[in-house]
Amino acid sequence: MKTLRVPEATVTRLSVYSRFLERLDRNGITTVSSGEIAEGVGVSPAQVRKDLAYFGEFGTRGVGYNVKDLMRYTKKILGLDQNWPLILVGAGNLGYALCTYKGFNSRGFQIVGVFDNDLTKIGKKIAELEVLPMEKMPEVIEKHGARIGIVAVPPRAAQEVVDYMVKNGLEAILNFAPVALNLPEGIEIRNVDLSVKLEILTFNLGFKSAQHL
Amino acid sequence: MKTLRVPEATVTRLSVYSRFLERLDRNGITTVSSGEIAEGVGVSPAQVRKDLAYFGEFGTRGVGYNVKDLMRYTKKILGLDQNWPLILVGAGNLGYALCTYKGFNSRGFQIVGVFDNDLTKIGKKIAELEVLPMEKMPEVIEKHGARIGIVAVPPRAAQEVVDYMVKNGLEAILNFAPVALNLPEGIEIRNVDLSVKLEILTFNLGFKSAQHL
DNA sequence: TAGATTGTTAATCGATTAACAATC
DNA sequence: TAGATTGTTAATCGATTAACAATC
Repeated sequence: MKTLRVPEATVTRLSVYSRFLERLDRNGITTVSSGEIAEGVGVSPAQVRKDLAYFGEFGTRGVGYNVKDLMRYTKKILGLDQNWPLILVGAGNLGYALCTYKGFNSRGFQIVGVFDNDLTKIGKKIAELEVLPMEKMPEVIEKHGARIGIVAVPPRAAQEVVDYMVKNGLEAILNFAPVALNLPEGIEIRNVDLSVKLEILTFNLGFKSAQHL
Repeated sequence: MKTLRVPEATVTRLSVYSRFLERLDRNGITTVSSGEIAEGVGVSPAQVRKDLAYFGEFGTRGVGYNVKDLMRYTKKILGLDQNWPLILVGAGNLGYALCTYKGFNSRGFQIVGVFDNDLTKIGKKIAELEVLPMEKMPEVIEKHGARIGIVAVPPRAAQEVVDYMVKNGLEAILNFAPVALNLPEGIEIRNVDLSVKLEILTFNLGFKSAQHL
C-alpha cells in the first residue's frame, strides 16, 4: 500500500483553496490557473500544484483547472461531500456564536446537540436547539450518527468533557479551551486558541519596535 | 545586528508554554523541567529548550526553570508585559463572544471599542461597551492608543473593514472572516478560521475510514 | 562525587521552491 | 506551430531531533 503522508499544512491550504474556488464558482468563473489560486489565497503557484498532486491530476496542461470540478474534488478530499453532525458542549457566548456561525453550515457542518451542565442554561434555546443536560448526549450521538464534538467550555472543565465525549463514541474533537487535553490513541483532536494568534501579533509589534532602537 | 529569525511555530508554542506556566504558578509549583513542560503541552523536551534558546538562557543546569521567572520572561517576549487595547468590528454573535471572552482579559487584552455599520446594532450594549458607528473609530483609536484590530464581520465586508482600520492607523489585524485580505506592506495580519481545523478532522476521519478498505 | 538537566551543535527530517519536460 | 500551464523531479531551505558537553 502506498502510504503517502500528507502534510497537515497541505490539508489546511486545501480547505482554503476549496473556499476560494466556491467564491470563483459563485462569480461564474469557470477556469482558473494555479497562479490565480496562489494569488487569491496568498501562497506560491508551485505550492498549489504540489498540494493538489498528493491526490491526483486535476488540471489540463496549457489550460488550468475547471473551477467547478476542482471545487468538488477538493471538497471530496476533505470529506465535505457529506454532511457532518456536530455535538457542542458549552452553551456560553462562544457556544452561542458557534451555533449560529454561517461558516459551518455552508461547509456541510450542522450542530445537532448543545449540552451544558449549568442548570440555568439547560432548557434554553440556541437557534433551533434546546440546551440539554450532559446525560442526553449518548442518545443524541446515536440518533444523528455524530462523530465529532466541539468543546466550548472553560479550561478547567474541558478534560472532563472530552473524556465523556470519547466514552460516548466521538472520534474527533475540536477544542476551543486553551488547555492541552489528554486523549486515548486514535482520537483526533485539534485546538483553536483564540488568543494565540493575537500573541503572535503582539510579539511581532514588539519586535518591530525593537528594531527601531 | 544579529538578525535571528524566530520561526512562527516557536512563537505559537511560547504562547502555549506561557499559559501552562501560569497554571503551574497558580498551583504553587515553583520549579519545572523542559521535560515537564513538554509533557504538559505535548511537544518534545528538546523543542522546549530550543524555543527558549532563541531568546536567552532562562534555566539552571541540573535543576530546571523557575516557574515564576520563566512565566514572566515568556510573557515579556510575547509583549504581554503591557496591556493591549483592541478595536473590534462586527457586533454579531462572534463579536459578542469575543467581547466577553475571558481568555483575552487574562492575557492583558482589552476590547475598547466595538463597531458595526448595522443601524439595528449601533447603540446597543455589549458587556460595558456601546456599539458605535464606524465613523467613531478614529477617535477611539486615538483615545486608547490602539494598534490592533479584530475583524468579526462576514467575508464580503472584511476587506472594506481592514482598509478602514489601516487608514486609521491600526498596525495589526486579527481576522475571523474566512477570506484572504490584501494589506499594505508592514501591516501584520493573522487569520483565525473557525472551520479549517474542523475540515482537518473530517479529512482525517475520511482517511482513517479509507484505510479499513 | 553522582545524578540531573540545561544549552547548543550537528544530524536528520520534511516541506517549499525552482525548474523544466510534458502536453494542451 | 507558438504560447501557456500543468505535473513532477531535484535542489534548497528551514525546522525538529538526538546527542552530549557544561554545569548545577
